[in-house]
Amino acid sequence: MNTLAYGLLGLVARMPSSGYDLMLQLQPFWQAKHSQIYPLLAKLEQDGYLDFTRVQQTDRPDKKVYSITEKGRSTLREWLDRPTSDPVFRDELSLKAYCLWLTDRSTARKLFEEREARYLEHLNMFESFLAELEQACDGTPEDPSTPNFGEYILLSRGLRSIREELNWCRWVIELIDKKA
Amino acid sequence: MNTLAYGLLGLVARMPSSGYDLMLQLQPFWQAKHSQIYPLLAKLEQDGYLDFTRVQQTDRPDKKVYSITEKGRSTLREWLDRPTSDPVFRDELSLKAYCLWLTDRSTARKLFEEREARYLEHLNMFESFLAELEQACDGTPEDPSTPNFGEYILLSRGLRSIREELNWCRWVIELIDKKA
DNA sequence: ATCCACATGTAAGCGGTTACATGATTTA
DNA sequence: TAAATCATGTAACCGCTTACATGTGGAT
Repeated sequence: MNTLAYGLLGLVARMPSSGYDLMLQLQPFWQAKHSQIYPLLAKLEQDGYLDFTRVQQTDRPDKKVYSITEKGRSTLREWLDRPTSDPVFRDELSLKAYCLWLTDRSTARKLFEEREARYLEHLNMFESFLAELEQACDGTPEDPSTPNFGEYILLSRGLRSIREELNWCRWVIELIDKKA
Repeated sequence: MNTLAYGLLGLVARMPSSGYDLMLQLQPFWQAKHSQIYPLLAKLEQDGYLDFTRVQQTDRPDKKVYSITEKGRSTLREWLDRPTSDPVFRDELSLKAYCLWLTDRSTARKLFEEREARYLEHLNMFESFLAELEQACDGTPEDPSTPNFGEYILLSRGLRSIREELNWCRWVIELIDKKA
């Protein structure tokens, strides 16, 4: 049982889903490819944490829809009480920042302009996710006993983070320009 | 040449350092253990990106001090011009957030209180790093053509990020309390 | 006497990415 | 007819972590 396994159990506990669906739901908060998810789901099913039923679709390929078992649900609850690992953050841009003095201003500037553009895309994505969520539950889901609360605070965190990163990029670009 | 390799070259380019020293310098921005760094430094030396000299110390064990070669420096400059990978962020707390509805308020609350405490430690660390840097160069190093600039903007980013994460934790705790 | 910081290495195993593989249906 | 989305899988490889291994010198 690694962290991704708990993550998958947690998503399935909210709503039975296919592997493909879980991959999409997980992407914004935990980057994992289908090649990692499918074998892990199979293992979780074999070990009795998940069930699945094969669902036939006419317009699309058939899919395996997983549901959580009682064993899975109690495993999740125990996990919540155990110590939480520190987050891992790795950004190539950080390492490049150390080398800015080796290059010219335009190269340096480009690094942060490109990152700014990337963050703007993410910002739009998260904002529409949040709008969707607020529409889905008539207002803001501020009740911690509902499944939507988790999604709500995570989207809020994502937005805060992206906005601050955008501010940082713009601040750096200004500094680069100031001395030009 | 993976990302960590460029990171090591970048640090050595600023100042010749030992593997142990590089590990410490790198920690705040790229988590890497000595078991990964030492073999990589040896490989970079074999491939001609780095040189090293054995430095004898009386009060401490001897060390290998690495310096960058011309080949290493030009490799770094080329790297700066190539596309930058997206950052990777993985936090077990995000996955636990999805499961808050499965547990009681006190368990939920504890998750964010513990994280808040962790961020406060980081905040102190980054603040003292920044104070050190400002002392080392008489004021704020806002000139992008100096090696200190990179460190300055990275520390600034770290502080922004930690402060925003702290705000988020407190906001979540308030929400949890509000409905209690 | 014990623990911590400094200092460098190797080996095993896990987690994650990239690539290989297949195939249906819809949209441009 | 080419590309994109949906859908599921395997295999090889790389990057990172954990554990094993060794040794010095200073502080408590």
